[in-house]
Amino acid sequence: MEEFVVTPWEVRGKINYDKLVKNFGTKYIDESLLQKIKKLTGDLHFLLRRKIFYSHRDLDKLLNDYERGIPFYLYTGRGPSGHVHLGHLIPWILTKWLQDRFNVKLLFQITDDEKFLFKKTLSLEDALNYAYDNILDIIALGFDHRKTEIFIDTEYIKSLYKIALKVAKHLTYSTVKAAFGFDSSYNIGAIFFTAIQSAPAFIEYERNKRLINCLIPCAIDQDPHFRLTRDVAKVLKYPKPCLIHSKFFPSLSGLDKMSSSEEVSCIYVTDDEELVRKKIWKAVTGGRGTVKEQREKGGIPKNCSIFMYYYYLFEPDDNKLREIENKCKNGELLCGDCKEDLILRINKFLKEHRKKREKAKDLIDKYLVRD
RNA sequence: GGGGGCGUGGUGUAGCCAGGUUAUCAUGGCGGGCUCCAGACUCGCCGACCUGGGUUCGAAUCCCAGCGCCCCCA
Repeated sequence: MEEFVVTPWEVRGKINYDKLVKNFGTKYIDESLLQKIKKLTGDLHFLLRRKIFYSHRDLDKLLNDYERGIPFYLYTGRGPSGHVHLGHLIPWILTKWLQDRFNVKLLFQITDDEKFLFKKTLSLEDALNYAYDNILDIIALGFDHRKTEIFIDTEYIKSLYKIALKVAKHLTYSTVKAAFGFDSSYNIGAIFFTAIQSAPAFIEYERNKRLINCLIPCAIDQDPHFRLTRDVAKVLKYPKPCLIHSKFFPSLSGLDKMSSSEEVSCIYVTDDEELVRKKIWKAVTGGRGTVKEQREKGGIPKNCSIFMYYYYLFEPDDNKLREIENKCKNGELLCGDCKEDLILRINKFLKEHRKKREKAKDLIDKYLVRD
């Protein structure tokens, strides 16, 4: 079997999520933890119910603290190397839900510096342009502007730099090399960068000078950064940030091909209706060779990228999702029809998103903070 | 500052030393066949020699310069 790779800069192969929990040393979000969240929020978001967010660090501790009156804030981010696709929305959707349910502040870091340093062909100017482009998508998701600060690293560096320095002083090249797999050919900006990504995890504590926890919802590939962040937190006498990790949104070109930012294997929020139709129509399914065979044996939803789209985003209702799954398995639902239905749902979603995105252009100043 | 390596389709590469048809292979993209779709399979297509000089009948290949990237030493 092909080996899989998960780092903040590369995700490929057929990912074994259990192995990640083991190798990274994180914990599963188990039933008792889910019940605890439900107790505090009143319900559970489907991304939690369905174990799409499946792993964590110290979420239990953070919730216990919360019950005892110790507040927390949310911190997540985006590396602006291109347009936003549907997969990027997963952590942000849960982040919004958490913001709403817990009524907490959110820091949203846009790492244009990172993408500039790590993407060979990306200029700093282009990264900044994508930053502003991507911010519209973030705002479109409906975060509460009174409790949300979005910042672009190159425009907010003064506020981040002192903390980043404190972090950097306690990270050696060997540590960073081991955490990220760097070799001698990496530029020195890349080596330093993780310190910048650590800063927002401590910034609220620095500002308030009183105990406040930080919760970071992110895809699990970002965990190596925050492992280092947590390590230095001890030394710097900061609270360790807590994390919840999501799985990756499946690729349309096959579930074991996770090169998710290939043009045709994902849907960009900027894709028009025809392009969505074309991409979904080309997507890999769990269907059988012929109608006859499909009717007799049924499809295999767990191998189907289309079903995964329902599962991850486009059918929040568990009963309705189960209905789709059953109809597929018993041969009642054919892939063509299933695709048509999904195309309608995606295009409906994107149409709404585009409207909100347009409106977001007038709202940027309410969210964006600069030095 | 010194020494060395490298630059070929979107990506990864072969070819370079010993210059010579239409530049290799894989992956990707596009189109067709087969499929309810897609995949698999199958047929076809698309797409590259860093730049500028020089040598030569002829340069990806040899020489010079430039640009860019990388490694080692200081």
